[in-house]
Amino acid sequence: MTDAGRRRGRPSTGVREAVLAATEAILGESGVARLSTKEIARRAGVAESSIFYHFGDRLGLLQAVVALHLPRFKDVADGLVPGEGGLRANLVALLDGLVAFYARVAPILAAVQADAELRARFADRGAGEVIGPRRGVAPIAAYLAGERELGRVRADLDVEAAAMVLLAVAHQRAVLGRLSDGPAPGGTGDAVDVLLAGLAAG
Amino acid sequence: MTDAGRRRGRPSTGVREAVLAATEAILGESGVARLSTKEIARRAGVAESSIFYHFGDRLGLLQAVVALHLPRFKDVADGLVPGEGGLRANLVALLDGLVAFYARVAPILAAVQADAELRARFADRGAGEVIGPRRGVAPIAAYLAGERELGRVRADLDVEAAAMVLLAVAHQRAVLGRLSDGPAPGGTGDAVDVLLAGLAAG
DNA sequence: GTCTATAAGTTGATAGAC
DNA sequence: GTCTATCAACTTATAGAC
Repeated sequence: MTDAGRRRGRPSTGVREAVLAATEAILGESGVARLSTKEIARRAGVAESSIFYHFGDRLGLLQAVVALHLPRFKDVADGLVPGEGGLRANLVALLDGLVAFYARVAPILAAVQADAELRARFADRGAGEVIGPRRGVAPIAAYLAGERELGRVRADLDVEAAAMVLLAVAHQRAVLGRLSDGPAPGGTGDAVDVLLAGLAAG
Repeated sequence: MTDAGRRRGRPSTGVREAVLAATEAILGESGVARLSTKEIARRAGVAESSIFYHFGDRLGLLQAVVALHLPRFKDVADGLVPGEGGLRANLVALLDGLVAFYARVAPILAAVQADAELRARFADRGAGEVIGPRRGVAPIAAYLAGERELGRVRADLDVEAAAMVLLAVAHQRAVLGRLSDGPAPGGTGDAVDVLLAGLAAG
């Protein structure tokens, strides 16, 4: 991006993008288990060899797909302003947004879990970032800290731990929805109510 | 099992068991992505064709592995007696046990997510059972209901929803541990503290 | 950058001897 | 029940024309 949005070298003809889109689509429908470069090429309407030209090898392609989704994580808490709106309504909206996000990312997350080679390539720079810590926790914890300062959340709350729990519930609901082809039992509201009031007796 | 623990037909020579164990081992180390009947046979020290004799096809084998793990789910809340021990200590122990359980089951769960054919075979009889509802929720909800009757848990708690949250946290921690080769950030205690006290201000 | 053609290896699965 | 031998189809990846 040195020159007004212009890339270096020859202009792309969209093959790279088509391959990425096709890979993601297959990943969502069928998973990594039977994912082949042949099927990707067929679906993207390109030559199989183009995949290797752009991504080096099969793993490079998968790596590119994962990398494509990492940055999107930071947007999950967007539009949440401490003090604005009801706390419960905010949390329900947040959780619904997180579930939708995880529904898109779950296939990729499953791919990383199910492919040791892919997992190995993401060993150092965290692959775990996609599911929880760092990237996902920070913005949610920041929102909760804001609510804590306003006194709408208990003063001694561990906001990072609370954010982790929210992410856990969202991920669970997304995976369940994928496995059983329908929303998970109970609503997001039920989970939020448990989280708000806690388990312990008054 | 009609005759004093004796099975019908010829006695097994352990090939079936060896194949199942090898499959599970590979699944844990490498995932479904590159799982082949050839490698399974090599690792189990049997002929590849024996796999097809016992399980019909590759999918039948995977199905058998999944089925092997479903029943184990009911033991997760064993040894938990409402009123005995501290509530917090009980929940921490439960959560630790759940994490350990999910750590074993996670590779299989990932396999179901990552293999559309396998997912399809478990569409009707719930595959989602492994991660949350029905099997997993019931015993935990029962324990919480017991504590609720004793007044150690708030009277209006939705015990099913609370059990789901506990399973979600356990699953998250297991997956994170797998992805980053180490325990997830924060302890199980932190999560339990959030769950006990809740988010809302006094 | 994208294609066609092709190579070498691996895949799931079957047949048939013991 | 378990093995060896074998197969056609598919796998990832490369070479070279355009």
